[in-house]
Amino acid sequence: MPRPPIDPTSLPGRPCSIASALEIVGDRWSLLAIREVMFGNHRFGEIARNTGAPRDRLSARLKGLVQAGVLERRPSEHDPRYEGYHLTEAGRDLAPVLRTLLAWGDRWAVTSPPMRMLHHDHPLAPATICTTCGELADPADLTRETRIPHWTDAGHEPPAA
Amino acid sequence: MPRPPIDPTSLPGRPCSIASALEIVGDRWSLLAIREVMFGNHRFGEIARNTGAPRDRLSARLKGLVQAGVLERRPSEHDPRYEGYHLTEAGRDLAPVLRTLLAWGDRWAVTSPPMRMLHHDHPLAPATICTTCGELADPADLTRETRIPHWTDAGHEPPAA
DNA sequence: GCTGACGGTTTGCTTATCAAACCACGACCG
DNA sequence: CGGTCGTGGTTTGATAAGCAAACCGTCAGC
Repeated sequence: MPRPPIDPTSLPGRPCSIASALEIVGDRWSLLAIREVMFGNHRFGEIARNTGAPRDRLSARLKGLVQAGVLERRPSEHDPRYEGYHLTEAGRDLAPVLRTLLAWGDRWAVTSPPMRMLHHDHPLAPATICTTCGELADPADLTRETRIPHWTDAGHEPPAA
Repeated sequence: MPRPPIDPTSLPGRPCSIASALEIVGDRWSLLAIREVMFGNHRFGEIARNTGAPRDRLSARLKGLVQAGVLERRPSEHDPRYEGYHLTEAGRDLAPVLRTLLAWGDRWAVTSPPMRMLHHDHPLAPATICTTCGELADPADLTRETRIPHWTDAGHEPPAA
C-alpha cells in the first residue's frame, strides 16, 4: 500500500475507521469510479462517461485512489499499449460497501431499482452474518467497544480532574 | 419519506442506486453524523463535536438528511424540551453501510482499529450471505442485470443505427 | 505530415467549505 | 428585573474545491 495507513486520532472528531475510510473514498466521485472499475471499465474515458464526473476531478481522484492503494495502473492483457486502472485487493474489498449502498439505495433512494444483483441465477437478498458464530448479525446484539482512552459512545471525556 | 425518491436516469452517468444513495449520504459529513445519531448522540452540539464538522455544514447536512427522510426531529423522552435528531427506518437501515465501511477501514485505512464491534460478546466478523439460498455471497457468483435500455456493464450504447 | 482517438491538464469562472463571530431563545441567578 | 450561561443554530468573509470547456501531447492509421 503506497499510502501509509491513517492514524485515526489524527483526524478531527471521534477516532473511527469509518472516518478514516471516508477520508479515502468518501468524496463525490471515488466510489462511482471504483464501481466502474469493478464493472470492468478500466479506461479513463469509460470511467468519465459512466460516472459523469468532470475529467479533472476524476483525474485527481484516480490519482488519489492509486496513491491510497485502492487502484493500480497495469497494462491490460488484451491491449498492452493502454495502462488501465485496476482494483487492488483493497479495492476488491470495497465490494461489500458498494453492495450495501446499492441495497440501501434500491430500498430508500430510487423510484425503481435500475439494476439488480444476481446470485447464481436468483436475485441477491443480502444479509450480514457473524462468521465466528454463524448467526445473523441482529443490530440488537451488537455493541461497540472503543479502544481509545477517554472516548465513549457519547464522545470525548477528558479525565475527570 | 418527505423527499421524493430519485429517478436514477435523471442523474449524470450510469443509472444506479449507488449514485442515488450517494446523492443523499455521499458527502463528507452525512455518514459521520448518522454514525453519531446511531451511537445515541441526538443533539446538535454532540454531533458537531464528535464528527468535527463545521457547524454550518452540519446544520445544512442535517437539514438535508431530515428532508431525505433519513433523520427526523423528535423531542427526547428524557428531556422533552430539546428536539433531538433521531433515525428513521431508512436511517437505521444505513447500519449495514456503516458496518461495511468500518470493516473496510479497519482493514485498509488505519494503523490500528480504534473501535471494535462486538456481537454478543465476541468480535463481529461480518460476511454477506444471500438469504434466498442461505449461501455466502461469493463475488464470483454475482452478476449484474441492468434494467435500463441501452445500458450495459460497459456503459451506454445507443441503439445501433 | 494530416487526422482522429485517447488520456489527461489548464483555464476561467462559479460554488462550496471553513473557522470564527454573531444572534436568538430559554433557564437560572441574584 | 438585568446579567450570564448553555444550546442551537445563522451569518460573514476569506479560502479552497468544483465545474465545463478548451487545450495539449502522444500514438496509430492513412
